[in-house]
Amino acid sequence: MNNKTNNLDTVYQRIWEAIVAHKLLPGTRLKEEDLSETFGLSRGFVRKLLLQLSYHKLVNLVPNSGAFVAEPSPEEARDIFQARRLIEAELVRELASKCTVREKKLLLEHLEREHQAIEQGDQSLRIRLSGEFHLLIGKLADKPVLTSFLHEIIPRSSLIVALYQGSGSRKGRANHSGLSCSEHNALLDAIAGHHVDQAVQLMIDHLNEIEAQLQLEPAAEEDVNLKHIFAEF
Amino acid sequence: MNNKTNNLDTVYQRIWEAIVAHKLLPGTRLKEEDLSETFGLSRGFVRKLLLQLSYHKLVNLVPNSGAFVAEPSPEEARDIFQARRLIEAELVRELASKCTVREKKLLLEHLEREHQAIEQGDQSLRIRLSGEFHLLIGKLADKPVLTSFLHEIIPRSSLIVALYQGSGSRKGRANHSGLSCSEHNALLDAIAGHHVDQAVQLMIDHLNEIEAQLQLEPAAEEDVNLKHIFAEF
DNA sequence: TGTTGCTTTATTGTTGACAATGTGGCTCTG
DNA sequence: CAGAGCCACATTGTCAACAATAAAGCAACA
Repeated sequence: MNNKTNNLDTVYQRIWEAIVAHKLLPGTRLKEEDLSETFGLSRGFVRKLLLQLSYHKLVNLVPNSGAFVAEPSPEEARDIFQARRLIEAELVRELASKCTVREKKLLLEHLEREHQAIEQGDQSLRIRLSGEFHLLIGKLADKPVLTSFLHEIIPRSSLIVALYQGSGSRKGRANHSGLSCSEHNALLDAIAGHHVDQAVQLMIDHLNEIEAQLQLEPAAEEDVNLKHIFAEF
Repeated sequence: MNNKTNNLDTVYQRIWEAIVAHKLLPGTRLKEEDLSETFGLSRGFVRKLLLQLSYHKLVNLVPNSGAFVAEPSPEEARDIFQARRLIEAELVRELASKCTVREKKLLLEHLEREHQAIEQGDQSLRIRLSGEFHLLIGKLADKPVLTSFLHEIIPRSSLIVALYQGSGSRKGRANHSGLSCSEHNALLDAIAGHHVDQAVQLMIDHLNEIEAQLQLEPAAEEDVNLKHIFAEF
């Protein structure tokens, strides 16, 4: 029970990272008391926390039953990426048409951190930073409503990427990290250069690229647990 | 303390209607105990309620101070309408390209109810139904993410419309009601007729029309209370 | 052996009492 | 009389015990 509400955000982020890093597999039950003991928070706080996580669709809150790590379906994944394309294209359009030197610098600094994360091989950090790059664009575009929407789906997006990037690491991972980052670079150039249409297109391509990397099979609708068991190997 | 969670939604809606109908003016403080007594709910439930309202930006939750009915600024209003245009254009595009007879019927039935509300002069109901028409389009378009975004901003939109439609009823209100409804009609025709581009354009025009009706002055940044006092007369 | 119903147990949901905090009024002083 | 500091009250925030519910285990029966 340290510094209250601040701590709440910290714990939120720790749980989020655990989910994205697949330390907490989808479907895992999150018991209130366990979390309470683990993080030294009262059950009341844990409750708030779970509520927030469920708002962001990272956990599934089943009444009288418990909280479970969400398992977004391929359909949800596609839906989310469609929404992202729509929203982020608009945000990039805004930002590209009015990007200042100061804003460019902020984006550059962020990219630098992304680059470091990749070099250090910190996959979890990389995913988070990659998401935050998009959020930064929203913030700088100064469109509070659209940006708040982004805040709602980007964590979900990260979960999806973690889920469907496939445990089969056949040529995927490392390449993808670099690819994503270099796409961010190109995006930054277009934005800073006020090449509006090009920036928009790059953003759309970038999101398409991420989605295309995912292994979104038609989703065998059968026993979901089986799928997870097989996914272990 | 009747039927628990169901009641929560009911109360939520009652408060929402009170806000939109200007029975609760922006800035009004909502005391937990008052609400608790008024609706026969425990303070815990009231707390949840206020949390939900604050998520939808209908009330402002100030820590250790209280909950206040939100007063969206003209900037927020514009931002929200921009977001609506972006999202609803997309939803209409989706729906118009795949609208079935059954879906057309649902929309028609809704319009009928809107029409009745206007005839009965029930302004509060009319605003709610008008919002719900847009939500229905989202639902039928079968785009969960974008539709959930709509759910978040349409109540806010309604508050804004109520706030800025101006107390001066000079030729506005009644006309506007009918106008909005007839625009909904035209929209429905285009959607049901699968005239995709036309439907999209009608939606954008419609939203522009609503925004244009608002009296969004540059917002005298001075003492906000004064503005409200003057608005009383 | 498999299934149904019951009992126990583990977990979530709710409430009321208590603690923390902010606000307004009062007094005292310059 | 104006202003600062203090005190009391009103209100929100937190917690811990209790109630309600669902899951798990068990036993009896087919």
